[in-house]
Formats: sequence, structure tokens, C-alpha cells
Amino acid sequence: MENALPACKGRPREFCTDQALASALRVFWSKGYEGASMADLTEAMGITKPSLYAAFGNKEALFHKALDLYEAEKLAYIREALDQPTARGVAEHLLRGALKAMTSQWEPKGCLGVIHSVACGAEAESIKAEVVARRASSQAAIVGRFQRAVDEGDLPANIDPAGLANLIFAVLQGMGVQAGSGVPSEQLQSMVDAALALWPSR
Amino acid sequence: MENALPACKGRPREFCTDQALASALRVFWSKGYEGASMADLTEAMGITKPSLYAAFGNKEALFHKALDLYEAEKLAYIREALDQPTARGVAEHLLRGALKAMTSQWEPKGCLGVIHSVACGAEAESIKAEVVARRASSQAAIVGRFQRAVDEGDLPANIDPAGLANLIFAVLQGMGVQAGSGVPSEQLQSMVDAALALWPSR
DNA sequence: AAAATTCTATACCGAGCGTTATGGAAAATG
DNA sequence: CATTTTCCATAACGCTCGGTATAGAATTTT
Repeated sequence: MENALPACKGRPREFCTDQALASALRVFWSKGYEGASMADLTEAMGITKPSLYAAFGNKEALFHKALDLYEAEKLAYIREALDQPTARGVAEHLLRGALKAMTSQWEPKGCLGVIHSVACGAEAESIKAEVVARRASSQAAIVGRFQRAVDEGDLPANIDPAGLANLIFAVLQGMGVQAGSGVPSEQLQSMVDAALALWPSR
Repeated sequence: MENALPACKGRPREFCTDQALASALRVFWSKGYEGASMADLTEAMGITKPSLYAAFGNKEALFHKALDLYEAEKLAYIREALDQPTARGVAEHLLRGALKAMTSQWEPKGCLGVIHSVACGAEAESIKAEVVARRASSQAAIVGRFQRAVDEGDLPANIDPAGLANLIFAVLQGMGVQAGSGVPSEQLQSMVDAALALWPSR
């Protein structure tokens, strides 16, 4: 049933689904799931409502595909951070990667995950749960990475890996809140510098 | 025109406006401005819609009064923090006060300000602007307090007061995001401990 | 060329939103 | 006790929402 083969009968689609999905992502990213109306989405995507429903199912399915795209393209820095050789490198890559992702000139400011982690209407309940679950898995990976750093002596033995991972995620989320509410990127830059200056050395 | 004198003609109001406002605050706090429908509000407040409009004006005016109440009652720890003798005391009071305020057993989890700082629909645009402005003024006060600490030698001279204030506010906001999305308070407690362990000593 | 299939576009649907008008009951004033 | 004022309750208004049915245009395969 999936459009596995583009060589199908009938009139072919007149728009690029990937491009339309990218446009939808930008709408969700800047307005949130509930704040993004179907009219907003179709206008940004350049298609009509029936085309959207035929191509993506419904609003929630469209959001899920946009979320996958976001995680694959905009959250790559989290996966890269896990590969850094030192715990400080992990933290630095997380902070600087998040800063870049949240303050791009061509993309909406802020973080799609943060927007949907805070409570809104009842219709977005399952979406919030999904976003929160994805963040929890990322956070668990960071906890494991910091635990390894403690075991290897890369981090002082007296620090709590879970607490530290929780803290750095809180900083990332706070950065998302601030970036999404108009705080200029220079201010966020100084925040990142302050955070790295405080990082437990040696 | 204000109900300055309770000794007025006609039938008196049958409900307590303060109590109703407190109930409305809890609804806004847990569902957000847009997520809180008039039906949600009137049910929680125990009054009907015309009574609400007669007593508070409209939904936005009700929110503003609830926001004032929130700031006066639940954000007292921020004003108290400014009076702490040391910068570390300020930070500790902020972090522990926020943790207590955001994880109370009898109140909604999370932070009313954070909820409305992230983008949602267009109707909440002015509300977001108001909340963001109030936070900015609090943040500016913390910057000034940290600057004083640097001048007094309470903080190392090489640190940036604005960056540090921005960082601690990001932690508070991240705490709000996490508390509002189900992270248990013990985990947030360990995050606070980790943050204070990293605080620039001496 | 003809038939079949899938596209796009317009209009509509039921539901929920914030808000307000209408009516009747209740309490204070004179 | 009568009047007046303000309350409460029901219902309706205009609007937007997500989602869909219908119909016509366009491009494929047979």
C-alpha cells in the first residue's frame, strides 16, 4: 500500500512530498501542533487539504513524519555528541549543537521537542507523550555515556551521572524556551560559555 | 465602577472571587491559556459563564489576574533569592525554591511562565509577550545581583554575570519543562544538587 | 484514441470555541 | 411590602477547527 514504486498507474503527484513535509515541519516548529491549523499547513506546503490527507493521512500522522524528519536532520548533534571521546566533549557538542540548531537563520527559533513537552490542549496529549518518551531515551543514552566517563576516570568519581545528564538536558531545554521566546543568539552563546566554564574539569 | 464597597445595593455575589481566581490559576497552570477552555474554567471555579464574565471581564483579563496571583504567591522565592547574602545563596534559593514551587503535591507540576513562553496559537501572542517580559525583568534583577557579587569579590572576576544568570534561568526553565512533563521530583532534586555542585566556589 | 485512474479544487459537515443576549429567581434598599 | 438591582441558568450566536464528499481536470496504461 505504500508508494514503494513511483511507476504507478494514473496521474502522478504534482508536488514533492519531502519538500511539503519540510514545510510542514517548519510550521509545527514555529507554532506547535495545536497552534498549527490545517490552513496554516496547506498554505505553507503549497497544497490543498485533500492532497494533504491523501499524501499523509491526517494531521497527527503528518506531525509524526515531521517529527521523524526533525529528529533525523536537526537532532543529529545528539548522536554525534555520544561519540565524543571525553565527557566534556559530549557536553560541549550538545551545547554548541543545540545552540546552532535552535538559532538557525533559516529555520524557526527554538526546539520542536520543548514546544510539545509543555502541556497544552487534550488533543496533543499523545503527541506530548511521544515527544517526552523520545527525549527520555536520548537522556538515558547521555546518562550511560557519563557513567562510562566516571568509570573511566574521565569525570570525578563523586559526581552523579544521572544528575549531570539531567542538568545538561535542562540547560538545553531552557535554551529552547529562550530561543523560542526571542532571546538573541548572542545571549544564548554567553550562556553556553558560562555552562562550559563551570563544567567539572579533569 | 470597581467593587470598592461591598455594601452595595442588590443581591451580593454568591462565590468568593479570590477562591475562584485561585481555581482558574490551577487550570491555566496545568493546561495553558489556549488549552484551558471556558468550560474547564467554569467547572473548576464552580460558577457559570455569565458569572465569570461579570466578575473578571473575559478570558484574557482572567488570565492576567491569575498571572498576578501566581507571581505574588508562587514566585516569592525569586524576590527572596535576591536578598540572599552570597551569590551562591542566591543560586541555591532560586534552584530549591523553583523545585519546591514546581513539584508541589497540591498544585500542578511545572511552571506557568514556561508554559506560556513557548509558542502556540496566535490568540496567545500577547500573553506570551507579557510573560516573556516579566521573566526578562526578573532575569535582569539576577544579572544585577551577580554583577554586584563580582564587584564585591563574592564571585570570581573572570565570570560573566549575564551569562551566569542566563544559565541559571535556563536551568529553571528546563526544570519547568521536565516537571511539567512528568519527570519525578527526585530526579529534579538530583539535578539541583548537580547544579549546586558545579557552582563556582569561593 | 479510449479507458482507467488519480490528481486538484470547492464546498460542506459536525463539533467545539469564546462570547453574549434573554429570563426568571433572590436579596438588599426604600 | 414593593421596587430595584444583581445574581444565576439556559440557549443561542458567529466563528474556526479537523476532516471529507463531490466533481472536474489531467496523465497514465491498454
